[in-house]
Amino acid sequence: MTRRPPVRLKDIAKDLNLSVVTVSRALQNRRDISDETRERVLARIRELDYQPNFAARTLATGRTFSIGLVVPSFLHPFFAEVAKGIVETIRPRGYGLLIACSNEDVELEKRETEHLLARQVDALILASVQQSPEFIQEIQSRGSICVLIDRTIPGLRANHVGTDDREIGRIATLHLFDQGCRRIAHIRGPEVSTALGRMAGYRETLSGLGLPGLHEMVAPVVTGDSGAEECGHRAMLELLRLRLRPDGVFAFNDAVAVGAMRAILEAGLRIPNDIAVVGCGNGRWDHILRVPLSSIDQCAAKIGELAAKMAMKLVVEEASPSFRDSLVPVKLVMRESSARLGVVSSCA
Amino acid sequence: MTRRPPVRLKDIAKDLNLSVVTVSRALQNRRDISDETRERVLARIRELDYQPNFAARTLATGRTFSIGLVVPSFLHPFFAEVAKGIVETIRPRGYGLLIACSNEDVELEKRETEHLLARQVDALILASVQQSPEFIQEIQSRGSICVLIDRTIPGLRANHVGTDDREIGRIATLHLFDQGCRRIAHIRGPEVSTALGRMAGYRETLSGLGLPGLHEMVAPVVTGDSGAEECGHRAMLELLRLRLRPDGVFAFNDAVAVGAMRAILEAGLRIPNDIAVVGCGNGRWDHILRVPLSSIDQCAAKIGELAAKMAMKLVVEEASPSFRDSLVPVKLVMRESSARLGVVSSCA
DNA sequence: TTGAAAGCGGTACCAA
DNA sequence: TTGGTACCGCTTTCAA
Repeated sequence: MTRRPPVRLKDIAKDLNLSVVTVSRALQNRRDISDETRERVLARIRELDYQPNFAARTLATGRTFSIGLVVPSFLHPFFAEVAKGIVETIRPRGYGLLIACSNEDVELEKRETEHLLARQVDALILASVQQSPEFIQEIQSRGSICVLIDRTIPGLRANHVGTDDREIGRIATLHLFDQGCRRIAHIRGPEVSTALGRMAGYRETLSGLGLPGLHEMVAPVVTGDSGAEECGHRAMLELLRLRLRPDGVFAFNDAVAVGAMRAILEAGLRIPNDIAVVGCGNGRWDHILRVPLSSIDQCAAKIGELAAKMAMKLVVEEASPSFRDSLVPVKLVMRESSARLGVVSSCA
Repeated sequence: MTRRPPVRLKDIAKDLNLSVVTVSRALQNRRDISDETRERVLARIRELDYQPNFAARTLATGRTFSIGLVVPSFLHPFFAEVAKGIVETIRPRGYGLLIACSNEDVELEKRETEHLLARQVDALILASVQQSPEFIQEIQSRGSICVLIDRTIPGLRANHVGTDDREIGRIATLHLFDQGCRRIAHIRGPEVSTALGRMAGYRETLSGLGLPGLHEMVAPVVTGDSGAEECGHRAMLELLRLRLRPDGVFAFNDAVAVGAMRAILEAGLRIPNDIAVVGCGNGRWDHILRVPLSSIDQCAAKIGELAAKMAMKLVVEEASPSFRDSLVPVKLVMRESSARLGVVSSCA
């Protein structure tokens, strides 16, 4: 337990009869130093396994080489995958990731974000649940770098990386149509950009196909980690009560789809023959569900990767003239829950 | 975008005609300062929404008020839940969480751990995949505080928080027995403490019941995020080839159990009537699988909570005389996959 | 009860 | 190409 004190620049300098400044230069690979000196320094640094002191560096430069991430939930696989994408992108470049959870709570999100900012993260990646733009605008106006992922916020101009939600709605709806469904329902999510986008894509496609605009079921806003499935179940029960029940359902996300499938099976109906189901998210368990669930893959890791790259670029670029937005393409993963024609094209 | 510089102690001091020292004292709630002064300072601090500079504080005190977590995978729900437990425990006390991922790779784990240490985290929480004790010992000998979770490492004395794996094996096996199974098989996991413990509990219980020691299937060491299910599938196929096939299977974890169930169903057998199945982990999807899976809940969030508390206590206590070990109790969540008697006692 | 001064371990500016 | 020096913002020690 001899807590031997860590090596400092000063030690190396003394060691090599150089000044601290010179050693620092060698470390930063700057060119205003002779090759010979640089080599000597680097060699010694490797020998001693020197680790720079992040706190000191931060104090001097204002940079922490860390990025902060705030998500509504850790348990949701989407955000876990996003985190993975971020970490794998930033770690090779020496950045670290500080994480925080808002539990879908607007005020908690603010507090957690402020905390990360107090820790001087170089950039923030937020899967924000704010309803109004003020908070993020406040952060932006302070000059903090911030990239929104997943949802956008009405009335807010901001850097953003997300999925093309309209496209999700389109793909899902069109797929159900292709599988022979003609009464396609949608179980929508809460009043947030992603859910609204998916619904827009659904409506757009329906009217494009000249299909009847089916009564849309509104699943109450989902908070926390559970509840979504229950909402899906309730919504589906309502759909089943329609005079002419749907023969296809596009659900806001997988959890909702799972609840809907349960309702369908409980009603003694068959999936996909009586009612086909498509979800969104392509969770890791979708393929071993009671009925393997067709789903739109949001490529969450890719979102994390792009958000991280955008964040790091913004850090380096100092002032950015305008906001950036980047949409990650999605893909349908077809499984049994929508295979009415007996053909499963893809089986991830 | 006027990046107005953050408020510093100095500003508050000047403001109030005090010295920086006094302001600092007020902030730390020390008693060598008059109540009046303290109040004045605190009031101003609230007004200006002062945020202490973590880097400066770290440089001065050596503490970062952050904890580092290294896990083999973010996508595994177990670790996501552990992370949640940690964050919820440390955040109210002002700590932050830095996360890193080893991808089940021994060398990567070392690098990531060193990186967190270079960032001077006050403590490490490691779900380590090290096979030998050297690396962790090295860290300990440097005086770094570290708490292992989940697996232990043979030959290593260390602080640890985990589940009672023997108990898991016992509960699962006994449960299958209670459900009328008499030829109970086990699909074991890789050569790590958790898997070995579960197998030990299984064997112990079998012999206690005077049941035949059934051939144990060895699922190859699982690496990465996928593969476990495939292993479970293969192992089950072998079990099905036995002259007398099992009527109950306890699988190392849920993913393995899912693969096993697939093999059983593909063979045209019924679950649980022909073969009952119990997994471990109680994943969030277990209840909506093709056959809802009985599983031993490891209470991952609790593990995170206890590990975090242990870590923070060790930080405060400075030198700790001995290592601590804490086992979180587990519980069986019974579902259809093992309900041979038609009674489902619990239905989470 | 208060404050001056000396760090903590780097980086940046300017002079040599 | 090098090094001296002055910070960065906070805490700690010691003296007033």
